Amino acid sequence: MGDDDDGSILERESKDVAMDTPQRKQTNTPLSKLEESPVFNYLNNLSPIVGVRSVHITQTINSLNFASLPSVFTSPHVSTVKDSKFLRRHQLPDPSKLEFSSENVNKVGKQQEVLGIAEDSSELRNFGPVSAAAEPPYLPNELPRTVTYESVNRDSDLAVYSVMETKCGPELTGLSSALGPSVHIDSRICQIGSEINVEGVSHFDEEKEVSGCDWENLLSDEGNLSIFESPIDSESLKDPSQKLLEPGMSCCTSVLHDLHKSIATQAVNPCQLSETDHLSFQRKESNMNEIAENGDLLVSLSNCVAGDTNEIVDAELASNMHRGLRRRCLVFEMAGSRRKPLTDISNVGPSMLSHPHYNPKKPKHDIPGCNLSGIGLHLNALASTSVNHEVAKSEALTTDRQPISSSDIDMLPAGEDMSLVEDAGQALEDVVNEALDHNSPKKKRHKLESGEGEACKRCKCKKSKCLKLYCECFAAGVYCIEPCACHGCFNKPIHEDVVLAARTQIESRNPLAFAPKVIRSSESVIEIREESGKTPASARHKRGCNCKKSGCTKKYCECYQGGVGCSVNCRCEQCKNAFGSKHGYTPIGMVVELEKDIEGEACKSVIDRSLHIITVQNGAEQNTKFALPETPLLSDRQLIELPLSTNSMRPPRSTFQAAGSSSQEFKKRNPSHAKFEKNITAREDEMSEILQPSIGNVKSVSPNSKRVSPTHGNTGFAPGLRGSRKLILQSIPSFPSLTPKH
DNA sequence: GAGTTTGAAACT
DNA sequence: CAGTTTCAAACTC
Repeated sequence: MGDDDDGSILERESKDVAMDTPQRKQTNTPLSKLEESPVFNYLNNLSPIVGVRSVHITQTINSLNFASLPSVFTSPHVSTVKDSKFLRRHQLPDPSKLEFSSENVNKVGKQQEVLGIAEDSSELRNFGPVSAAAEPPYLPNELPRTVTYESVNRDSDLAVYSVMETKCGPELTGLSSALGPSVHIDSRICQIGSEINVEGVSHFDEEKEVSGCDWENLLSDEGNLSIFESPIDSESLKDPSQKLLEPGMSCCTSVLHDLHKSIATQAVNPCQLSETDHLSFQRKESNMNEIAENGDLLVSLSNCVAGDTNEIVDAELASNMHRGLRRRCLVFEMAGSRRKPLTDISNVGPSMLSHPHYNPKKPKHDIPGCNLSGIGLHLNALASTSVNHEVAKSEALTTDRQPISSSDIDMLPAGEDMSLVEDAGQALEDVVNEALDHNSPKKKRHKLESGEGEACKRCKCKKSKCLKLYCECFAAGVYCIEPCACHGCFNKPIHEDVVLAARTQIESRNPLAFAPKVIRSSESVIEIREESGKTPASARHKRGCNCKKSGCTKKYCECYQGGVGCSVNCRCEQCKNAFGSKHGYTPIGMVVELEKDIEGEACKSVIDRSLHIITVQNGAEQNTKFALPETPLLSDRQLIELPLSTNSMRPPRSTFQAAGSSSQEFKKRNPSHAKFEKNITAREDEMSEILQPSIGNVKSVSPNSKRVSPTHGNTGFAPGLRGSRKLILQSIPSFPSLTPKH
């Protein structure tokens, strides 16, 4: 704890000093003279710690103070996955795990990942706010996040790292990064780690003026990033042949060599270094053994890490919408929860233009760190420029693609066939990509080729002012951005109040108007497995479609568009939904197809988890880890906030979950309530509606009473699952204190 | 790119 | 709450 305190103090000082760093960078021009002053030189020499603490505070306030969504749109992109990876990553040097992992060298990676789950949860509980807060906010090229995480973790080793880094500079960040997560088979984890690594090294590069590698290219190249800390890459340090590396990765290898050199020359706590180093190499070796033994895994790794271009593009395409959300929701986050400090930033365009690294004529990947996952402060502005393919690639890997598989692998019991998992995860991913017509690679590719290919959704509203659900951007909970072709658009940060009002109005009509339209649940897969023939859909549209002419075979159909089959909730005619007809039992059921291909518990768990973490909102795929089954209502933003909510801070909307299954009785007891409470009960109604597929016998009541589906008996869910669901529901009211009472 | 079709959203 | 209108995306040419 002493170390922690020291580290905290140091870090705090550094934070306080460096709090201005982002702003300084954004407004570099006017401050250029100041930057020349000795003070700024000193500040620049400090490890540039971002004002995470303030973010933390605002997040906390945000979560606690608002019964409803505090900002017009909140960000779905605070990646818990990433955060957890971060956290886990820095847990790696923990000696307690050294023993464990050394027991079985060949399975250390998996075991660690299994450990990581528990670590993640505990860490998220303990440090959720910080971890969430630390994710996106500030300039991408800065190191502070690393410092923050290290100091946040109570791990004494990490505290030491933190202190050391503060003193010695970012090289140690690179060290910690290099030594830690490299053990992970999962390239995505590695990639996340490599962010820090690259950041740190990049910083080092800047400060020491060590050239020899094109860092910007490095940052822009997903594969390089991924490989940077991948076991393969790490191994490449020992094996110059680099058989496993693609040509483009040589740069990273050299970078790693440099890094190791710098590490070697660094005055580092010998015990710690030797210990972690030993472990690191041990793990690398074990990973190499695994890789050598498993060609499939290698292939998967190659695909994930280095980039099967098509796959990456697919992932990118599948995540287009999501990226749009992330990109633009950030602005709302700023406008909302961090309104004050980020006001300039919310006007992202100009601020981004003033970004020292930003050059609109340059490809986006030339902005250092702009493609680093979770660094989205200026992405809104970026979105307004032509989206670089590689950036999309990057984001796809870092945010959408990676979390899925990493979580899959993370949660995989030790000993399961990794290649199988990789394949299953990939298969599912592909299925989802294909299924979500919104994200259809073909389509998006076509769009990309045709020039329309912006990574994000762009509306073309003309009359709605982008303040109605007609507007896809608005409906998706994101601001419109420059590439939108809308006229008279009010869906912009500067009109936040208007947007908020419009949103409030819409939500008053339909409290879950902005909730995911398609709910995917893990039960659906199990359901298919255990009661095949009952119902085909792996997911359901919240309300169902109403197609008359399209036969649910075109994207006019929201079910089809969401990649789900029609259900009894649908009032469509002549349904021929390729994902599952309203009338048919498992006519196609792509999940069923997937099931045919993939056998075994490992795959089952993978599918379950994967479906579990996929939520589709307005066609936007949200990949989230720890998407708790009891909170299917959680929109993307709340899913993001889950780590926060595990503590005492609940996402605002969880207020409406508090009533759980008793909401109907509550409504009966309180028939005439204030509007706000109506709102609540309406949310509960929709909650029930959404939960219906999972609960089975819950009567579906549409919030607007427009669409009421009949009460159906057992919709095919395994009784045991229903039971578990009920248990979860019963646990929901454990947060009644946040429910407004009048 | 313009025009048409479609179904959700909004309105009455 | 059913019917109608409005709207913008999806689609077609």
